[in-house]
Amino acid sequence: MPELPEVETVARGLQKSVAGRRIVSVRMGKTDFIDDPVAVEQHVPGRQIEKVERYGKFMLLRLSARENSAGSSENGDSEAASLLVHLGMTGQLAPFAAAQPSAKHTHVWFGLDDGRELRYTDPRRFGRMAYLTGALLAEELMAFGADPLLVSAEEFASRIRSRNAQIKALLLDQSVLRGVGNIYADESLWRAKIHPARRGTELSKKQVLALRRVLQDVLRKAILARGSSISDFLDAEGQPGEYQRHHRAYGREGKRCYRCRTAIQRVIVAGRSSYFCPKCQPAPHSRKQRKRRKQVRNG
DNA sequence: CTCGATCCCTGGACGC
DNA sequence: TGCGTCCAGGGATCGA
Repeated sequence: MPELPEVETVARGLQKSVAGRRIVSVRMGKTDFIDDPVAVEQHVPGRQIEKVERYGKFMLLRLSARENSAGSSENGDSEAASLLVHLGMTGQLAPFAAAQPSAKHTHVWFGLDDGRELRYTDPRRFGRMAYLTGALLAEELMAFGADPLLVSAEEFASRIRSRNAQIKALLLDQSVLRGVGNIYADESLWRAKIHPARRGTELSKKQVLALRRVLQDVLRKAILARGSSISDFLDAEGQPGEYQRHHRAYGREGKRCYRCRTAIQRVIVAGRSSYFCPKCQPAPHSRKQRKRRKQVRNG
């Protein structure tokens, strides 16, 4: 499940292995995950991959302007462009020797000027690929929230505490924070001792700042471990990550909490499996309970 | 604004 | 061994 650390790992790998190469050809199989496959076929060949970076859970392949292209001033080919790639659940983007047989479910082959092929493989096709330039690209990127590794304490607190939604939903919402998915949401909530169903508005400033701190710590450590591999994830060198060994909550239903030995529970919050420790991460009070407490307080 | 439901898709787990 | 069934999940979309 590629989230921020996994995508960062792939982007860094591709930056090393394919940045500077020119794409000379494009071949496609199934294209239902590509915004405009014809645009990719028509405008990508001839461009150099200048840089590979991460934006939330997207990879951004920054492409040079096209050289010596007839009519390039009219069709935008004299401008820089970007290929936006989302790995979805099972996407992989990695270079191979052209002679090597393609893995099953390979859907896009970018021929490179050194003879290799950059291949996109995705069994479930939950990923996304889009060719974008200028204003369209800017508009696309604008819709996303703050990068969790760069966001200031003030901005993080305001983005979370101004919303009444469940904290798990807020962490997963890419327009609030870009890059956090189910694994790192649960891992950071466990570390911050916050129940996934708590509301953004009910969290104290202190709790929210602690959440930001542990979220950043988890993400940084996961990047150092080259991400988490649960079932599918492989980086651009075909290697699995190691961070799954450090998970404290995610996937640990029925196993003991590392802090208090209580059995980790799984519940559905915001439509997603959510793993948490019922003792360390106390559930929010129901409406009924709040009312009862109020009555007791008022005698 | 917030939530749940539904759909997309395939492989893997499980039951018989 | 080979079915059928269910589930996983990021994100878009729609309706309540």
